[in-house]
Amino acid sequence: MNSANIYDVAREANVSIATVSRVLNNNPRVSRTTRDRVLETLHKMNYQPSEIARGLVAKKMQTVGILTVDIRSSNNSITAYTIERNLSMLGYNSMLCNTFGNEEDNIKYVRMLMDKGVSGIVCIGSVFDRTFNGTSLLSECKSTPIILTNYQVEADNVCSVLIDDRSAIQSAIDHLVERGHKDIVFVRDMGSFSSNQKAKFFKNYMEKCGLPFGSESIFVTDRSLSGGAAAVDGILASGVKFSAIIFNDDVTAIGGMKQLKRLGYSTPEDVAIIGYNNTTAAECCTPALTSVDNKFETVGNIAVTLLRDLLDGNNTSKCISIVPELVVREST
Amino acid sequence: MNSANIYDVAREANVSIATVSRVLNNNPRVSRTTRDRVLETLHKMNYQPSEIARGLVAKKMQTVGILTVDIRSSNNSITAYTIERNLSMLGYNSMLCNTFGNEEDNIKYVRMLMDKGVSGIVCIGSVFDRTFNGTSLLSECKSTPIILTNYQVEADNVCSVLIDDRSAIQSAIDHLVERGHKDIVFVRDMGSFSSNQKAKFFKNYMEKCGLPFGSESIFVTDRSLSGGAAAVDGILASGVKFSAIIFNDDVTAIGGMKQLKRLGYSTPEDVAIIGYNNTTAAECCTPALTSVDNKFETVGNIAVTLLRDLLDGNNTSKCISIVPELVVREST
DNA sequence: TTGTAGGCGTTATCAG
DNA sequence: CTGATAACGCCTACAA
Repeated sequence: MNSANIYDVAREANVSIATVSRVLNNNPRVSRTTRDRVLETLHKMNYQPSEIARGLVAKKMQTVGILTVDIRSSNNSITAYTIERNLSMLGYNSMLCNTFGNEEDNIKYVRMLMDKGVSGIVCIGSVFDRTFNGTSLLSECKSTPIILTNYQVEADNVCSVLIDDRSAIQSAIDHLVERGHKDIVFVRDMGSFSSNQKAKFFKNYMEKCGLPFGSESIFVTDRSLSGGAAAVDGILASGVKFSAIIFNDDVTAIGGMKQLKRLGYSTPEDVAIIGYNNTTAAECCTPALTSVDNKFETVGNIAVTLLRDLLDGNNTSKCISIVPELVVREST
Repeated sequence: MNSANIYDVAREANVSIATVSRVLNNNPRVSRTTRDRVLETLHKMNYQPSEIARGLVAKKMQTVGILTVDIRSSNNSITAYTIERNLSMLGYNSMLCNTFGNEEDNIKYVRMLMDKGVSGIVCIGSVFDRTFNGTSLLSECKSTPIILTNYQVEADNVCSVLIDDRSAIQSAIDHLVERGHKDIVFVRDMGSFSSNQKAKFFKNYMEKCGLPFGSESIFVTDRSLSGGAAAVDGILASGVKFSAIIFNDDVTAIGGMKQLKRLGYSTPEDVAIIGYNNTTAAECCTPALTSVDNKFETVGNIAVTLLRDLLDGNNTSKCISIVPELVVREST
């Protein structure tokens, strides 16, 4: 667009590039009249500084990498949206990276980001689940600020914003108990870090409350409508006694609910259902789904706050925890 | 991470930086032995070239801007995902920008992107709907490749990938006619370019088919569950005869369907419903929603193909059209 | 085949 | 207060 550089402006305004640079950077050591003249020239020529050249000097650019497994899942897109909007107001652009969840891509992306001189990196969701050994990422960027959501790592340049899954699971169980349930089953998906966590918390709290818990109280399935249906089939086949199911994901929950209906069970009368993430789908299904709201906007906002502190060199909490909220609808 | 620069490598390998640069850029004018030695040093020192410095020389970086109103809507996140994945394989990083749909932010973002030397810009969805006067964006980037989806502009550096809304509307109407309907109403939202288009195509095709069409055949409402419900209320209040409704959006359609059910109408027996965008919600609601699949993966893939052609200076089609597909489920 | 030197557009350190 | 000038890390004629 703009081919005018600082030399052109300097020539036009009859000053040196140093003076132009000072004006650009609000350096007070410029006389009033000179400043005004330069400012006018700047405006007249529609000058825009090259962020690339600035980056070369600063050894980094006003950009931040956003790493996420898949922006198509609404959890991630909500968080990414919030982060991007906040960062853009601070003058940063966000580089979106869909890592696809494999270590190879993680490394590739982190390398690309570092080469391009990002000022920081935010990881949304469990980007590094199983593969992150705590060094692969950090070795690439010893001193680049990193914000992790849903994960934790010990390092000076790393902060975390965690979602309190324990609290979420507890309020889900509490809510069901209030509704008179005690035979509760948890349906999780394979492999993800947070799914592991939730399963653990589920077991602990069920036992703590003196509710029945056995090896068949937790089922594993895919995150999908068909996964939910399969889970319900599995639960029924197992013969375990149950009157409520907590799913790790809304769509899976809806799949389960639909399958129950197909088999003649009604929700919430015969089986109560709780989903997770409070997505649009939870409001769209019938009956509308009670679901755990993970407050992703809050996660995004806090992530940017932490990142800014790290960038500014401020002292900052290494870890902030967010308490999810159970949104009660018709399925419980 | 890596502080080794091309000078360090040159020193270590006992060559000049020019030679190192040649090796890095696969310039054949380097002897076999020298190349090997440099390569080894490169590897040993774990050297990564600074993309910023490269950018300063090239006057642009290996980045592409992705402009979209809001990445949280699944249309956009699917398209953005596809584009990002494709571009990353070509060595480009994607800068995500949520424009929020207002001209001010559009300009701000385009300026930021240009300042940072993006190689191209992709606009997802109707980013420039009403506000884009055809110059505001282009004036900022006369020679930067731009890909528009769902919009068209005459300029050498601009290509479009359009979704054939006419065809989509026609297949929706055809499908309903096949099912025995003739009193069909269209529910649109305010303001968006594509919503305008669809309304126009709806009118045209209804008239062409000799189906009843009047001023009350098109209703305007918000894109939301409550918007859908309000639309249904409005339609009923208007007294217009109808047995089928086409909505411009899945969630709105579901809101309408739920409202109909509340009022004692059943779908598809009393009123058939068609949604738009074939989102997850369409599969989750009951009855599952017949919906127009806009093939956003295809849109993303083609966008990148066009962009690459533009970047490489190849001749390329100025405009490619995608034909959506009606996915029939239980609501019709 | 290899090296030298200038340039990309800024910022920042010195002198004046 | 202002102006040369040297970085920043890389690419690329032009020389050798």
